[in-house]
Amino acid sequence: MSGSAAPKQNKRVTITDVARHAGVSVAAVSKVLRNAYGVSPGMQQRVRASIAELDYRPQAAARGMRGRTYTIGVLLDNVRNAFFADILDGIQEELRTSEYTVLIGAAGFDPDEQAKTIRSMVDRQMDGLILIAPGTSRAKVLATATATPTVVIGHHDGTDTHDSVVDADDTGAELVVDHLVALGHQDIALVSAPGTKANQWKRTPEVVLADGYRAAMERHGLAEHVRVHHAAYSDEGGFKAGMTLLTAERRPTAVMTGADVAALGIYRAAHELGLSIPDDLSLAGYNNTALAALAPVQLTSVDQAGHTMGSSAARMLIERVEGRRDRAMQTSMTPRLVVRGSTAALSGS
Amino acid sequence: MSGSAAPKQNKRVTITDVARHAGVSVAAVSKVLRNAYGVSPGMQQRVRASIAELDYRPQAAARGMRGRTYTIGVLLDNVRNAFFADILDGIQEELRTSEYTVLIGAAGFDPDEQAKTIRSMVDRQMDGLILIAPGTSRAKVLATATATPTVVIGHHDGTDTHDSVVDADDTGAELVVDHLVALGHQDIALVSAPGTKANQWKRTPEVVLADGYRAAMERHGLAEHVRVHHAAYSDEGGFKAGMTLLTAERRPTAVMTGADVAALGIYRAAHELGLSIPDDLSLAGYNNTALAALAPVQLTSVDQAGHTMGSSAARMLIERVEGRRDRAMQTSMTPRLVVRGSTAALSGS
DNA sequence: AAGGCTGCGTGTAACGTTCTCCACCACGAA
DNA sequence: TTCGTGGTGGAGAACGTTACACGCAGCCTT
Repeated sequence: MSGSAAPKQNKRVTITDVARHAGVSVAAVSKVLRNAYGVSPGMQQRVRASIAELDYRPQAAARGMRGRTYTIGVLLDNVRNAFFADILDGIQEELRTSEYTVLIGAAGFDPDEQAKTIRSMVDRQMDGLILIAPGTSRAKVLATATATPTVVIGHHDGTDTHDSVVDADDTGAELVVDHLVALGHQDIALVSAPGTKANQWKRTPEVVLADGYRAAMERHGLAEHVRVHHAAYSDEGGFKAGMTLLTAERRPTAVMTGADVAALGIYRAAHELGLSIPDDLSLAGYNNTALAALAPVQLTSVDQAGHTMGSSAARMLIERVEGRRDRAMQTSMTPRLVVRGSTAALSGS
Repeated sequence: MSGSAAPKQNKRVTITDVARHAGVSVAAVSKVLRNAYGVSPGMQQRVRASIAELDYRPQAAARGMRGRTYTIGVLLDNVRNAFFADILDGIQEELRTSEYTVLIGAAGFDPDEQAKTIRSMVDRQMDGLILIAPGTSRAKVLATATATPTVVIGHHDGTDTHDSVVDADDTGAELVVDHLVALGHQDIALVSAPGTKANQWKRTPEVVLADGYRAAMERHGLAEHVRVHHAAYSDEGGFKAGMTLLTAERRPTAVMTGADVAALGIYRAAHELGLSIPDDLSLAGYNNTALAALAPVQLTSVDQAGHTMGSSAARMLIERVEGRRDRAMQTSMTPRLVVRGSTAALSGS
């Protein structure tokens, strides 16, 4: 009556239960679990059978005390950014068939909040971290990266402490400038994110983008037309930038931005000022998010291959976590221009 | 030379180090950490000082073995859904000042994948779970909810096993129908998500929405105009639905959808068919996401107060986690209509 | 003054894994 | 026979934290 093996208590099945059920030692089960060396095929089979029968799943907290937790943390500032969703998809897909679980921390834009989230992930013994354009100070990121394998996406600052995945944002800017120049534009303004404060990152995507823009403009002999306006990457930020630029004495004939969402704010500003796109103003976004492709929008944009960036980051991270690589590496993606209806040839005059 | 207290090893600071530094027992430190009963103010102060000085942070994995892990898991299918972002913001804000960390699992639409993610969260000993419109079978959700405090957002199916937060989707549908009828429309079609398969949820948001739509139509004596078209909540799904509906023999004068993104697909279909919005077709979305407010879009939609839903869910969950409530509860939000340019009075004829 | 509270601090056994040794066995070579 | 030797399985000590149980004051009641 009481000898039944039925685990009807609401306690979880543990490795001990599996060992007892299979008639082997706990150590043996552990070995099978981690497919470690020194396990005979027979043992394998017996243990796996018991695991399946008891529906056993290892408890990550306990594993974390001695070994891995099989958890990868992804830090991002804002779930609303559709480009990040592409990256996430890439990460997930790469890791889907593995035994790792991806958990996302959405920390917001506040550097302190982000730092707190990173700490939380480290405290939870995560095996590796993917930080998407972190706003946390570079020093803090380097500090955590020495203890936990880390991949930084976005920032171009090189280091031998963590891996990096970046987009060639300078090339992206050039693509847009070349496209606009080919359409006859000369007065081309850039709207990009405000220079980040004192967080020590020197080569953020915005900075690299602006550099590429300047270089391209100079190459076309348009150095005196260079105009960089800083604005938050949001509808409101774009709107304000648009109102300023489009009511300026010398109104640009084309505006490129570092993010699609900001371009839509500019779109709104243009609309409000009675300017039509693309007749009175050519407008280009960045990231080629779903926004850009929407029917009523049709925004020319630059595709960053977020999916590929994500899967690369995940692959690189796992290499480090599993110790298959011991040196830092950096991957760079080539952007691609996607022309839609928001850019057009400069009308005479 | 070796007596220095400097923890220069790359080992983490543990509770033992803190205890030694403060000259108290490990148990005392633990009590302070959990602000448990039986600690004098002097002890508090000493321990806190040591914690600060050593920059000690408890290791969640170890905590998880005996007590809480101070982690809340949020399951969602798709980060791209802007409505979910609102919910997330609400959750984060509610928990920001607490000691809990929110980790998100983006599992995709596959029920199996979602189930796997839920299991992962349970394996990681998370203290509580918030499931946003889970596609996993009801039985599985109920099973995990018996062991881990859980809040389900979206599904109206009542239960005493987990808490629920829902929007009064039927009311939302009524708001839209009333609005459209007031504008003179009679032939109003609904585009909503396909009935979920055999996952046992009876009162999903789509079902409740459709019921509300039917009830409102009947109330207005428009029963014979009821038309429910099923389509995936995506641009493509909306587009296909739009092509079907708008080329049908009896073309509706107004279409309402269960998601903004689907409405935009219909927008594209209308555009392609040479129909103008709102002159030839009134169009209403749902969720009042950022998409709806975009300048070129101006979509009439229904606001679900996602932020409030998120914060409510978080508050309810913490009550359960901390044992301050032992009975299930259900919270219902009242939706609000947001009229924009995509709906207009029916032109004569 | 004895007894009983109450408040505070500590010792220590768990918790479920991993991983380093160590023991055992069978087999082949000397 | 004796001695490696390579392949398998197991014992048991961690890992960092919680929480139970206990001990010891000091104080209030009678």
